[in-house]
Amino acid sequence: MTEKDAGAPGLARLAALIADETRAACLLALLDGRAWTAGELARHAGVAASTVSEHLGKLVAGGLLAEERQGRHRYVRLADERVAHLVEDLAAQVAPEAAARRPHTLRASGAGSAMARGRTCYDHLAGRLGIAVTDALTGRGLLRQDTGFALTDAGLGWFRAAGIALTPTGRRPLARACLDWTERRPHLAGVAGAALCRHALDSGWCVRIGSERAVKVTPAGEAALSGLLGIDPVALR
DNA sequence: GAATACTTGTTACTGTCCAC
DNA sequence: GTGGACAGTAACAAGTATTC
Repeated sequence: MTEKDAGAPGLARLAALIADETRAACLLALLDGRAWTAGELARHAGVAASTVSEHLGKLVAGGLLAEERQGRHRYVRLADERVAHLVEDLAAQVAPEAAARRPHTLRASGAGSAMARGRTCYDHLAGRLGIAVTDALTGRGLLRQDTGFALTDAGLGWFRAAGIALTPTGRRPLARACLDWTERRPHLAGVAGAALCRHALDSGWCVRIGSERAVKVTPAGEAALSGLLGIDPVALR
């Protein structure tokens, strides 16, 4: 085995962990950044709780998930942001094939369009909403995309002025690009992306649609995003 | 507060499917 | 034929809610 191939066993183990429909369904569900119980994931994936429990054990052992026991409940979440980006990027690679498969029901079709309109990707905004915010920040010189995503001084000032605290956590970058699987373009992630998403939800700019990752921009959100970033409200509908 | 029923999650076991 | 992976059922444990 060459030095270049030294990581092959680890890559094979990682690929094997993800290469299962039930485990993939769990990982995609956990992309919303929240902690789920095994029972919730079982219902979501359409399999028995025992089956999900076994799969979760493997994902936790493989380092993809972190678990926290609270009483009789066992909550699992994605281990960190890198896992979220790995899953989101893989989903982006198969999006054309997924898009080719027409939804079977009106409800599924509606849910899909809602996800494309706006959703959370782990802990930041994605979909057309995420792209619109990213484009607006870039257009106003608040975000640079030429050598990877980076907030400009004006961008840092904009976050301060908007009352959005950028609290560094560990080695997580302040701003980074995350490939959007519906728009096929990068949107803002990292500390800034997470802070903006948290602020949008806390301030009522966006509300979650049901228990899914899809979010909807409220009239207050349209006014705020239009006033702060000049985003056309029509583009968010 | 104690007893009971219900809910949720885990483990052991088993069957099926598939690749080798 | 054999072994591995996946999924289902049954039994059990533990926590919560309800009733008295």
